[in-house]
Amino acid sequence: MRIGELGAAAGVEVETIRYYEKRGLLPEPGRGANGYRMYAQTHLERLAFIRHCRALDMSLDDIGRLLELTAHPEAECRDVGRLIDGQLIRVRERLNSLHALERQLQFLRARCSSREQTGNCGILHELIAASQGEPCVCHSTEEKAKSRRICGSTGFYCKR
Amino acid sequence: MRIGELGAAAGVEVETIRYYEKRGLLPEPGRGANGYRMYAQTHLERLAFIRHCRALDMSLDDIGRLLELTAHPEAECRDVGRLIDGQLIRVRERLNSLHALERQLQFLRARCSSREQTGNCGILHELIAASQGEPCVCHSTEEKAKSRRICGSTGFYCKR
DNA sequence: AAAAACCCTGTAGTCGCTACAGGGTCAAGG
DNA sequence: CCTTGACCCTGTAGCGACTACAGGGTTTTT
Repeated sequence: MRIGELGAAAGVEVETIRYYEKRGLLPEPGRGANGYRMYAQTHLERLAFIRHCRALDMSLDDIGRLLELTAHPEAECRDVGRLIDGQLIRVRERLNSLHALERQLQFLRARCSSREQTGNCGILHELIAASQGEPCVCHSTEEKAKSRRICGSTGFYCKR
Repeated sequence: MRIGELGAAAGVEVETIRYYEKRGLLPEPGRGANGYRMYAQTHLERLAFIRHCRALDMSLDDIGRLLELTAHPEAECRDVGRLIDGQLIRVRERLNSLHALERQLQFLRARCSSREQTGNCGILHELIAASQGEPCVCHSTEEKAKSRRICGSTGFYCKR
């Protein structure tokens, strides 16, 4: 089948399929006389595998590692387990930080009465006071110290 | 103070500071005769404000909107509240999806006994079976349908 | 004086996609 | 047969929030 059919079968964009091939996750398919990619059922299964792992929020690098392990039956199951464990740890860490963040935002949200102008806005007061070194309601001292090491919005794939 | 001092005072990389300036979040500072940026206390406060909002996982665009509101005391407090509300919604949505993901990974993790080789690995069996169209333990039918619309790892800043 | 640290602008890269640009191929309809 | 629209190709660029150079100038430390 052609790339559009593969994409439709797996619910994946054509560009994403080409991206995975470029990344080495999907093997290069054969080509027709017109240069079009011709995919087999095995490609669909590989793509489904990848998408399944992506649904588990695994990085493409980790998925590549899993695929390597699949290709080597003598490798230990524990290596697979390690990848899943790593992912679980990351998920839990992110859950913790998001729970804290939710609490912080709720505190902050409670400061706004909706009827005032920003000159009297409790939220902005809090944010501005915090930027001037005063304690703020949305961060405890410990959490405030931690927030100095912002990791950005990417969560799982923090570079450091 | 120079950019390195500002960065040290706020716990921010020099490149990030320049990035914020390029993004228009930080006002351009004056320059010395040598072309070096010379920052005032107000810059430090603005930077702290930005970092505080980043700690609340707000996007730079939203932070820019907040700064605009700060600059216009006649604007309504409810506009600020709206930004925080939007952020709260995003945090909660992300929490929900991560909880589901944690459950899925736990199910999957339970399949690995650690002593086997990947040829008999329960995790891989699950992932491979799922890629071949069989039901899997880590996704209920409903969740599996949803996972076809993978949003990627960026969570908050999903384009669609 | 030399070396190290700091600064500058501009560019490129990370992650996982997504969206073109420019051009070729195929199938359906007039 | 011709036209049109859908599909395909490769290559490049962009998103968000940074981070890391490259190449060169300035300041501080040894």
